[in-house]
Amino acid sequence: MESISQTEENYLKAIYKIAERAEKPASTNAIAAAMSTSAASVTDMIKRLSEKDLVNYERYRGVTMTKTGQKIATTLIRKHRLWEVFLVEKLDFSWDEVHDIAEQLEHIQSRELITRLDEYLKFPRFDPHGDPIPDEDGVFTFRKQVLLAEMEEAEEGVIVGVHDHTSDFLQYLDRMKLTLGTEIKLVERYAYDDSIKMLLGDSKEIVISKKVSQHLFVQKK
Amino acid sequence: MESISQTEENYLKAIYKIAERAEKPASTNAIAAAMSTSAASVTDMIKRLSEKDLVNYERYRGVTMTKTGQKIATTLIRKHRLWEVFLVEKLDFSWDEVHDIAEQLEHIQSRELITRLDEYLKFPRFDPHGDPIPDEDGVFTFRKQVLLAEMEEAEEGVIVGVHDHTSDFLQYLDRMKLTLGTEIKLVERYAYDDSIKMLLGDSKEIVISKKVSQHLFVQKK
DNA sequence: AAGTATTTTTAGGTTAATCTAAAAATTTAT
DNA sequence: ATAAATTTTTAGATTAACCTAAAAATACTT
Repeated sequence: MESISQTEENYLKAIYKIAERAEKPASTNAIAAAMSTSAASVTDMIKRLSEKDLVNYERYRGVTMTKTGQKIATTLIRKHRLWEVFLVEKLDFSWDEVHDIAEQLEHIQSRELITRLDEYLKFPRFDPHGDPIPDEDGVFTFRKQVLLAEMEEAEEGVIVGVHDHTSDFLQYLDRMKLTLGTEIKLVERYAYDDSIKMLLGDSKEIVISKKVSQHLFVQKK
Repeated sequence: MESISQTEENYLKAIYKIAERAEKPASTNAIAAAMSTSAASVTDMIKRLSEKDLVNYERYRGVTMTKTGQKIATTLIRKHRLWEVFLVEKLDFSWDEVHDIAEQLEHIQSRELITRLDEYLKFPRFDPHGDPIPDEDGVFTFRKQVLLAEMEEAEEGVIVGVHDHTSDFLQYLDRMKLTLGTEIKLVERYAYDDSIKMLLGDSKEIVISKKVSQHLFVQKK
């Protein structure tokens, strides 16, 4: 069994997120940006990962992931999100504080640990930000969701996720009581700036900006 | 704030354990043995730690710890032992399975995490092996305890700790029902091989070898 | 106190992961 | 389609953490 460093793991996760999202090879520059490093370092690392058959690499052509690489990446995402649930549910952290700690915890090596943690948390399917937690085989639960910005007037739904994980945004949502699980109804959209007036629960009315509406996922009723 | 690597942390912990136990400088060879590495590598590392004022070093004289180094070492021990409690109490691991995982978890960097974990676990003072958990200032709870081997016939006490952390020993104790908290009474010591007959609780009688008796800590009644 | 054994350090080298600067390949624009 | 701009790779260095082998210092023995 080949050993794999924490740095290599982080590259794999970054490549997975880029390549999977775009459904095409991840470019050297995109990886460099994601890892806050130089393109030269990325080329170096890609060669090493390719040696180990964790990615497919053709020079100047970008990188895709092998089955093995994908497995490692989804396991990392699984571990990260399970730990986030633990931190929020058990240790009472708020959703804007857990990312950096989970970023470290995801590298702890122990199959058994994750199995037991999952069980202890009662097999959660989504993390505190509403992102799906892949199962042991790397399969994500799919949920039919839209951006609040894409909804029509009078439509109703439940807030189920965020598309911006910065603490600024998350803290804003807390202050506005726009937490996950909140039922909403779109009252009116103002064409001038695409801001939206909506009903929270069945009493409170608030207005949010276009930007906010583009960062909230809603499951329609 | 100087950054400190995981490797450096492990050296500090090893040096702390050696120097503290012996109450004199840790020798290069002793550190090399503890870290399963060469004496040359230890000399290298010691110089680096000394540069950062984490240890006091005089060549050919061995190493002692500075206040800063001690703080780091006791914090590591605190984190290790708190995580062990978590693994056993919450995730239902047995006491012989937790060491390697805690060895990784102790390097997670977050003050807040440890504060909250401690609270979540209800501020335990001892880990699953009976070892004391230092407080935030690095102070260990002291407990008056003796080795079972040092007890006299007819004396009574409670098993409170182990002096051998190998899984072989811990599993043996499980099988013999010699777990922490068990009340015992020394019935007879056989001079021939220093094996001991003792009473477990108030019904079961068992005989243990000298070796076992030298690895069990007892708090006398 | 001299000689032997042990411990510790130095010297010199390796590997992973990084960097900057320059060269090469590819893409975009005229 | 050629030039200009961009992206990617190579070249060459650096640093942390390790190694082996040889030299130096200290400790043990008689």
